[in-house]
Amino acid sequence: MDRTEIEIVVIEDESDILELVEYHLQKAGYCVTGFLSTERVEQFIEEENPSLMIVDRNLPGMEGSEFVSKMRSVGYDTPVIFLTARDREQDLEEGFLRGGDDYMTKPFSHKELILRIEALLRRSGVLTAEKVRYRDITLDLKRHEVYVEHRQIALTNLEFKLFHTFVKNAGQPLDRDYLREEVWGGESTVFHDKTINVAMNRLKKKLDPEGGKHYIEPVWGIGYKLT
Amino acid sequence: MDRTEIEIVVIEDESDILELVEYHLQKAGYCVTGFLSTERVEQFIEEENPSLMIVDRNLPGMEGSEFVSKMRSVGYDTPVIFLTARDREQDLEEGFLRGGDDYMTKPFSHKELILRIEALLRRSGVLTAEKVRYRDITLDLKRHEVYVEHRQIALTNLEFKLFHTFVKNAGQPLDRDYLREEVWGGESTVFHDKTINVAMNRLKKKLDPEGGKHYIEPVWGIGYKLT
DNA sequence: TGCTGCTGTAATCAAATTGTTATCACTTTG
DNA sequence: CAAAGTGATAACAATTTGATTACAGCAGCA
Repeated sequence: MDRTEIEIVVIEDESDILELVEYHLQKAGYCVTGFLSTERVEQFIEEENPSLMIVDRNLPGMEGSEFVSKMRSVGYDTPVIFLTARDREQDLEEGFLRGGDDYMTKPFSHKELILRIEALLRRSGVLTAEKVRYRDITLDLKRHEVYVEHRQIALTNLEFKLFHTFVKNAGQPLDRDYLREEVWGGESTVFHDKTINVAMNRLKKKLDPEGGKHYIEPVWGIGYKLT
Repeated sequence: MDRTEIEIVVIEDESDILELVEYHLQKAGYCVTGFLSTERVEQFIEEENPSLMIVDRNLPGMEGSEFVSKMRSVGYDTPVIFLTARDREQDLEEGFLRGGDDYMTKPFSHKELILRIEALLRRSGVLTAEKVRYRDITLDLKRHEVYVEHRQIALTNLEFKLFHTFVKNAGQPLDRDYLREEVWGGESTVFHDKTINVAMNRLKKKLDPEGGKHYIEPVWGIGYKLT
């Protein structure tokens, strides 16, 4: 993954610390935007949709965690790492309860900050794993290969995309409109009612020729779901 | 949110620490399974699909991070929090690079552990499930599943929508016109007087086959209500 | 060009859901 | 208590939806 496309916001009122953090993140390859207060940040988030935010707890005007809480309440789910000089358990609890994902106490190691950033980006889906496993099925996204019980099986491109969407939304019923949009793409002119049924049928038979595994089940009147 | 359905695995070779962690997590409401080594864990993961794992770095047989790395390489994406007695930056780096999501150094505050667990569960989408409950019934709106006394029961699409409207308006008598509009939709040409009665009958029987619960009661001359 | 494999379409079959009808039971009311 | 109105229940039929199969068009390729 090219990190220069990943936008990180840093909010920190001590300008020397801000510069230092910016420097280290830029050196790690990220695209960084720093703020000295929470002013204008909301506007920036709306426009740029950053992948992660690093927020000092002790900010002029508005407490960092208060800002995050407000942000969460209007629907932004951007991952947040809090920075703080304080180390009281009380503060830590407040930070997490208000929607923080991680918490670091100053002075901190920049290496550790980078590591925690990467872990959080991975978890929030910005950096993607190259293999995904579901029950006894393994999807190798890089190589475009599928293994059932460690035996490779051949899926067509369409079937692979289809199954991948199911794995990404395991347990959730996916309706036909969603699948059409997600797998076939919005433009796809050709389309008949039962096309998806047929595609699903083919996929299910390839994954489980004997028919005892029931990886994918129909949800009557909706679509299908990965059990 | 009901945490009793959330399965957490703890791998820790010092049995007193393991017990302590198990105790605190159980007290917080989670369903916990402890292991003294990584043996058998892989099998457990495949079968139970836990929501999170807490892994000691220093385990007999196999290093904790090595185990996680192996797990990741075959496609398991379960969130992991590492525990360690060591505090060398080297170890921390290794833990994150091998796929850990968070890292805590012993001795640690149990409160902080719980907070970090919750943050990670939130971020990995476990706590965001949209659930509605009423008495001992749980509606999982995302998964389109219904549980009565923690046992899943099968409702049809119509029954699900029907029951959902009742839960949304718990205690309030809903008349037949409202239900027709809300559940069947305004256009529905086909309609007979007693259709709703029959649908309600079928719903009630599925929710409460024995007939002792009286979730839904008729309101004479009006419609029905959730008691 | 002819072969091969992928994918959409159509037709048929099977199954689940839902509406209708008839009958019975219960509540309300005079 | 009787009568009317309303809800419950069971059986049946219609409708909707999913599975399966066969076929045809098409792209890629030797």
